[in-house]
Amino acid sequence: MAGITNTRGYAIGQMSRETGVNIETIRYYERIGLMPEPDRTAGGNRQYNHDQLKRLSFIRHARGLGFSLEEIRGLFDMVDRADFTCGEVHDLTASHLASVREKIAQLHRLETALSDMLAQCSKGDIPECPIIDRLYQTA
Amino acid sequence: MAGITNTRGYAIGQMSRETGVNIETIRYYERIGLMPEPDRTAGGNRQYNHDQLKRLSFIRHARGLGFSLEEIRGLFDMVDRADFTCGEVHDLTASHLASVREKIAQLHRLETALSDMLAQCSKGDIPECPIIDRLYQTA
DNA sequence: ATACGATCTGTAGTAACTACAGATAAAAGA
DNA sequence: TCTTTTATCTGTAGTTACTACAGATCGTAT
Repeated sequence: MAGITNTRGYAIGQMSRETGVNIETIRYYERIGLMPEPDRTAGGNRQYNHDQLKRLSFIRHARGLGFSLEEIRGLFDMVDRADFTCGEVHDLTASHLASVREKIAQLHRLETALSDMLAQCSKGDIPECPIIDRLYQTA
Repeated sequence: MAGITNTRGYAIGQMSRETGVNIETIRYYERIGLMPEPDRTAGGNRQYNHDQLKRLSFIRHARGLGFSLEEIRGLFDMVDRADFTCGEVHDLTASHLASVREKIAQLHRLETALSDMLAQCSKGDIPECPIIDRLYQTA
């Protein structure tokens, strides 16, 4: 379970460079309890180990896939308790996928509405515009 | 330009019902200067006129199309100064449409990645999961 | 007159960060 | 060793677009 700990560990800047996660964001994750409190140097600087690097990568990938921090917390809870099943993870992922699809559908409707509006627009040099008129419609 | 002002005007609750905008949100729009300060009754309650109702509808529709409050502010600035051209409005709308399309493209990539992951998942009853493994990948 | 709902102000919370300021720590160069 | 530069530190406040109170007052129906 334990990774091989680097003799020196990683400073926060290294963590940032390795994962692409902003330094301020790493500290933020710690503040909200998504990342553990790392060791400190004598002077008080953070020193991370390899496990913590992996954990941060995990967060980064999951965020990249649009998982919310709460969803990620849920994933970690399962993994940390080590009593998760693949089925549980599947379900969480599937419901996330469903919400992504819903968002796509909504944006498609938006896209249609906007391009319809653009099509009606003369692009002219006059202070009269079907787009503005449409937005002002009370109905 | 001026709408026909109702003798009594609209209370904030009526504005909310007519436009579907939450009461707290209407006050918020006023606070940030997107809605003007309305008249008040002797007791201090807000009294809106028809122009203000139309303005709120405008905001509501534009929000529904995904325009940000700053974009809406820009639209109002143009209209309020009455020196906008249809071309300007067209451009703002077109750039908004472009960002909507970008968001759609990004979500499509997300969708693909998520459904690929799901396809690899056994859905099994075991604490071992390709989804988790994938997320932990450092590379 | 009284009850009740509507509205009032002001503040704080939400998600997920980002951006400082002002003070130390650590590493590199002379 | 001393100095300079770079990296981190803490803590707070800002971002977007709202939403959710608390505790007080207004308006209206009976």
